[in-house]
Amino acid sequence: MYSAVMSMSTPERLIEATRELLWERGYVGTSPKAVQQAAGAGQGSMYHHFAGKQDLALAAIRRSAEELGAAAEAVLGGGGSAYARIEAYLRRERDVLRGCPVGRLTMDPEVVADPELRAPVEEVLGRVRGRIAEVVQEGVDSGELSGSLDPAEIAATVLATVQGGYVLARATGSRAPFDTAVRGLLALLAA
Amino acid sequence: MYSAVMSMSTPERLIEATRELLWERGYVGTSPKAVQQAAGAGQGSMYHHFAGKQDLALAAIRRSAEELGAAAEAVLGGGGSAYARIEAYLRRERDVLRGCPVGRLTMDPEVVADPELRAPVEEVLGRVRGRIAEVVQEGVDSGELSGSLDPAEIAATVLATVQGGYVLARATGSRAPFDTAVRGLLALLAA
DNA sequence: GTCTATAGCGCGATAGAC
DNA sequence: GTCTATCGCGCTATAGAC
Repeated sequence: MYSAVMSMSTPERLIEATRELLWERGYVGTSPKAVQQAAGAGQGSMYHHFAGKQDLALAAIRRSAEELGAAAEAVLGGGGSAYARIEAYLRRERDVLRGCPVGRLTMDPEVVADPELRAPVEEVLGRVRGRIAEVVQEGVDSGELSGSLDPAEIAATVLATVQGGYVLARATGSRAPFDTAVRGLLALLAA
Repeated sequence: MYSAVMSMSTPERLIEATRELLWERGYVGTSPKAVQQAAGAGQGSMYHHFAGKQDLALAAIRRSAEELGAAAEAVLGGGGSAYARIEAYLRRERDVLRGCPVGRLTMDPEVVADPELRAPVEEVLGRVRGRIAEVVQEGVDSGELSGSLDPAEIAATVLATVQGGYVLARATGSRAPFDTAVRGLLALLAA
């Protein structure tokens, strides 16, 4: 990881450093200076490649959203029954105590207030939600899941459980509540 | 509301202003100066009543946690069946697009890193979770809810759905996904 | 209890040398 | 493409007058 960072171009290192800091501290809590230090880049270098904090954050957010979408698609588009794919999505490896690198940004007033910054967040969460709904629909069609379920509703519940699981985990300093919430949801889906 | 603020003591106005700003902008994004302006108090006045930003935030967070616990207890300890009380909790009036004044703080690195600031957050979310579990247990005991459900798990799922619902709503700028997630969860519980 | 003054530092950004 | 210097401002806090 360190050697990988070393071999990156300056813009790449700036984007990766911004992603880390945005994840950890949010937009309001992330300063250009901190980004430069983490990336090992100078002031002038940063402002040469990016117009400013907002521009750099935009590149970082877009990449994190892309990565999240790909990770979700990898499990939701994988093999197995509908239930198995939803379970795989819920149980996929996550750095639970760090929170969701994308969902976290919704608590940032300056991200939500800026249409450009909010767009990738809204887009990817909407896309994942739609993708989960498709899988639920498949499960309903095949009789694997109850026909009384509304796929769009269940998809929102699944995504909300994950996003809320992060909150509960961070509140306690342990990932346990996340896993507990996931087990509860899976039990409800299996019934 | 305005006249209510006007008639408050200076410490009261400072705490209330801090609660609003913490809710809106988080701990990192809230400055003593902004608090003073919102409270109509001077610099010296604030530092006379409170030791600093952390001390003031502590008072504000404790009050918000207390208020959240009371609001939850009001519906969960009310009348009706177990399902009805959980539904009442899920559907209780919320300023969805503003997010949860308590849950929001878990995304703040300085709150999570400070045991004193995190304690009220952890305590109240744990208490509400326990209270929901009790209600689920009652539902299981009375046969109203499936006996295969683990009350602690379902409680975590219920709370996570609410906390995650805020995230989805803020991502889209609409409360609709929150309500959709809640409907999905209620459908699963009713099945 | 509240005020003003001041501190030392970091913010986000620009300018211009190299 | 990267550097250092500088800007104007806000941060969190302290000091001491009133």
